[in-house]
Amino acid sequence: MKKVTINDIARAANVAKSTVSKVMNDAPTVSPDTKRRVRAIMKQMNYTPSTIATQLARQSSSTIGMLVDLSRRADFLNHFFYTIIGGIESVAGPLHYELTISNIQSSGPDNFMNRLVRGRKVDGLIMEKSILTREQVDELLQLEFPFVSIGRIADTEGVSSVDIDNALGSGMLTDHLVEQGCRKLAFLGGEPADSIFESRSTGFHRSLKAHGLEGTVSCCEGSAAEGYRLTKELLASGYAPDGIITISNYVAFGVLQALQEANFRVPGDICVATFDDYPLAPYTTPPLTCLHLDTFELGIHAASMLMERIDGSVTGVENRLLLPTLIPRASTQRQRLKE
Amino acid sequence: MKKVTINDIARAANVAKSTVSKVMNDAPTVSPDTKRRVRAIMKQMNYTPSTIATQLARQSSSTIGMLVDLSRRADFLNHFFYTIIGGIESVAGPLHYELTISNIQSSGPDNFMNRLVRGRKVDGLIMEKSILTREQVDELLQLEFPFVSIGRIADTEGVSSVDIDNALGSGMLTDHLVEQGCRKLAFLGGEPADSIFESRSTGFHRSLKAHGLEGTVSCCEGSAAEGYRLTKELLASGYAPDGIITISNYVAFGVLQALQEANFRVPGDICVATFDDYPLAPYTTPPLTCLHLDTFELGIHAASMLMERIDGSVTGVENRLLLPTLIPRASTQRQRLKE
DNA sequence: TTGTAGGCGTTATCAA
DNA sequence: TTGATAACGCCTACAA
Repeated sequence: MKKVTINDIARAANVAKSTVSKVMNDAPTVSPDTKRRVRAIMKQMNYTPSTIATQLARQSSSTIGMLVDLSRRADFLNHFFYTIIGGIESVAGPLHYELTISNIQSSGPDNFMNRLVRGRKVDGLIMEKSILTREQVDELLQLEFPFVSIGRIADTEGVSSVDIDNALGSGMLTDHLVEQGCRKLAFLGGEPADSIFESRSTGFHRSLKAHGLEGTVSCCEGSAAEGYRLTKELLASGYAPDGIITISNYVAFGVLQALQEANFRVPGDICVATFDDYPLAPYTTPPLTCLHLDTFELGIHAASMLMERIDGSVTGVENRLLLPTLIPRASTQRQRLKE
Repeated sequence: MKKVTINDIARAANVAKSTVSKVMNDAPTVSPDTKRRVRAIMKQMNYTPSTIATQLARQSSSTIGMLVDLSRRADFLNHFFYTIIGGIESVAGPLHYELTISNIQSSGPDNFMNRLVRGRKVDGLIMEKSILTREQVDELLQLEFPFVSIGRIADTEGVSSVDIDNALGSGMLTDHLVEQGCRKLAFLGGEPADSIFESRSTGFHRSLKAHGLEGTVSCCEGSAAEGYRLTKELLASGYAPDGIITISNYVAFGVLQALQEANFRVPGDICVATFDDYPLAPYTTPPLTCLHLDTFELGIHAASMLMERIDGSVTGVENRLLLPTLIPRASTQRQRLKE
């Protein structure tokens, strides 16, 4: 790994290094002839400019950071991490921006706020809504450092964000169940403190009211075991819903299992629909009606909003909401689909 | 975002900037007194050194890159991306190394080889085995650029790698089924060209031979639909195995469904066990016996091997294999477990 | 123990 | 159209 620098090229081409620099940036003030000559030599000497030196000189890192909390193994976003990264890269990459992943866990003086933000290692930040403390949000805001949150940060003015329209999603699921003839609904899953649960259950209630129907909401961890337990409880309690909406595929899975054991027919007796569309959803018994959330799109919006803020073309606060898509499958299919 | 530099601190503290630099690096040749004074001023002025300037001066980027092919949505590793990243970060982070994710898709002169490697944007690289072309591998090797592959690169000398011991894993699954009384096995799933399939099926055959048993191998895409189809075919063909090993949870899921429809009891008539342990595995009917692959550990090894090569403490080629763990569940539980 | 000066590899500003 | 020369912000001999 011997390093060829701009000086070597300049010497070899018999020009000043400033000229070489201009050639690299395709400046119009360089004669086509020298351009050709210098380029030939660069190729021949296998030269590539040092990214770091360029960044120092340009006073820009050309990289954006994604903050994660690696200690949280069960976050909603983990499952979609790869897809979101893909979305981000699809807009940052073509703009020649690098993406660095950083764990907020590391504390002490070497935390992300110093290393990335104050140390100007990145030009902007994307993170999941619940990762930052209130103080960190305020600090970023006060530094006027560009960042975009995935998921809306509660009680915080001034933070731009992208999120799935969860309330609307609940409405879509509810409407769908009602269309299929359900009249007594239950919403299962979600932690009361989680804002995702909050917006989804709010949307559920709002939609129920619009239909003039009743329904219950039961919280639990987003696991199959909990979905199973809660369903058993629900049935034992005597409240017999004819439609169930779950907060995740895992919960839905537990629900299906419990219903099957209790000899309820799905969708005959009870319809089941859920948020998220995991690869297994089409293969449960019966196949699960899902609300697809486009997380790639989430990454795209997060990144493009961030880039706008980095290049200064947009400054205001913006909170985008993305529309989910209903994917009807057999678990709610009481009437034939019109084709 | 006004920037405080080392010069500002030097001026404010009335010392030379070299002294400030020494203070930052806690050099022993600075009096405790000035150290205190300079540090106080740094704190007060809210100073953080520029990562980029430091990198230029130190001639080291202090970052490692992870190469991915974002266009491949269905890779084995995607599902474990977050976990692997976690493993990598857990060793690179404490060493004050950053991690940047880079998409190889972007081609042209601005590809990763120039940007990251020749441009010295990263000190080392980690990637999945099938991402690089033969030429790229050779180029990295020839540049003596440190990199570690996740999964062994076939036909390539000189590349260090970490991988799950897939052949051994097949043996573990086979042994387990045989212990449970199975005598006629089938291995389902895997693409013939994929090296993961190759090592797994090889291990399967080897283990069968050791037991003096017979068995079949059928390839297919790693989806539930294919597992379902293949199982139906297998049963229709008249070959009735009493034990099935699948290459992924998805395939296993399809298998279970097909067996259920055909009125085979699991594990009574046929046992089913699979590679990988997805969150849903304990909730299939019956719960699925799995071979757990520790992908966090995979990240840890990849990163620590890379760091050794970056700091020069290790130079040779090394191919580590990690041991999988069998997680017995009801799908293979014919006899009571001895506790 | 501290300061001076040069270097890391670019970009950018003027003159020439 | 080109070339000196000074940033960019830090590190590191070497000198004081």
